[in-house]
Amino acid sequence: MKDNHSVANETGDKGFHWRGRLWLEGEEGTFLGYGRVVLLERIREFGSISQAAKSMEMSYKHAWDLLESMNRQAGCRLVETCRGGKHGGGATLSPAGVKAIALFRHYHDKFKNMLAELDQKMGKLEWKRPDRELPPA
Amino acid sequence: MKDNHSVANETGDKGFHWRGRLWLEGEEGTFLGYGRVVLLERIREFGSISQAAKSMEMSYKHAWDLLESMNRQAGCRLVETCRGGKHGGGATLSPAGVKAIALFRHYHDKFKNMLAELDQKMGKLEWKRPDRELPPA
DNA sequence: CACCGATATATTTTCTTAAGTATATCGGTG
DNA sequence: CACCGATATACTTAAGAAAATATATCGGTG
Repeated sequence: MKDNHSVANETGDKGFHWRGRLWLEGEEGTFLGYGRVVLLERIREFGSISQAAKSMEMSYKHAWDLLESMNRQAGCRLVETCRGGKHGGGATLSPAGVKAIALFRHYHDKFKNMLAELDQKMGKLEWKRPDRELPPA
Repeated sequence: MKDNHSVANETGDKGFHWRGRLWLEGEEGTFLGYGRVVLLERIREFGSISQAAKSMEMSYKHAWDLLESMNRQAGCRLVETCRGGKHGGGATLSPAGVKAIALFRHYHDKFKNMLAELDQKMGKLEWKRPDRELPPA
């Protein structure tokens, strides 16, 4: 199973466990999701969209499309880019981009904690085959 | 945007809102998710896999694949089927199927409540463009 | 015993989405 | 002023998932 940006609770046992996914939704669908925010974080780390995309094994085009979607919905640029120059160009986060990361991470952390609660409530393995729920009369 | 089985909080305003998705994961990926459980509920309602699939605008094959996946992971049948007979055949939930619905719905309700808390914490629209975060010196 | 409506299963087609490829552009630097 | 590495954008290709199609099977019923 590929990384689908879900949040898991690693309990170690072989049973089932709850997973979940969280995103902030706007007019055109997802505004901020896990993958988008990691992309922003990688851009902050590398100072480059192409390097960030490569580090996530994502095509530049896909990364650029995601950034466009975020910019449109935010109403401002989350990433400032420049072409040419010293290293051929580059990208840095705008204040809005920094804020977007902080916002999502804040709620995503809460989300992870909530999922952990779910797993605690369920215990190790709530699922058991009810083989003979009704004993034969 | 098509139904992606996510849970939303309808706040009425035009801003962003948190959405999420919850599923119970097993060895081969999803064991119980929203769509799968609705499928079980529809089978209980109609007494037929094909009718249930049609009511969800889902192909019979897709429904059948989902049921197979659930049966495999559960280690028992969630749906009892019969071919031929009075109405050509039919399907009913096994005790395990009934239990699966109850299990998922129980935690899914908790999940919905948790997402509502997230939205409450965020308020109407936490996202604002930090146009001039740093005033010009 | 042919018919019906459903399960069961394989095969093919379509659709969507992501990846891949190509190219133009920018602007410091040697 | 050619080169480089990055942004920016269009176009083509490939992969994966879902749908559509086809067919075999079952067993009670008229």
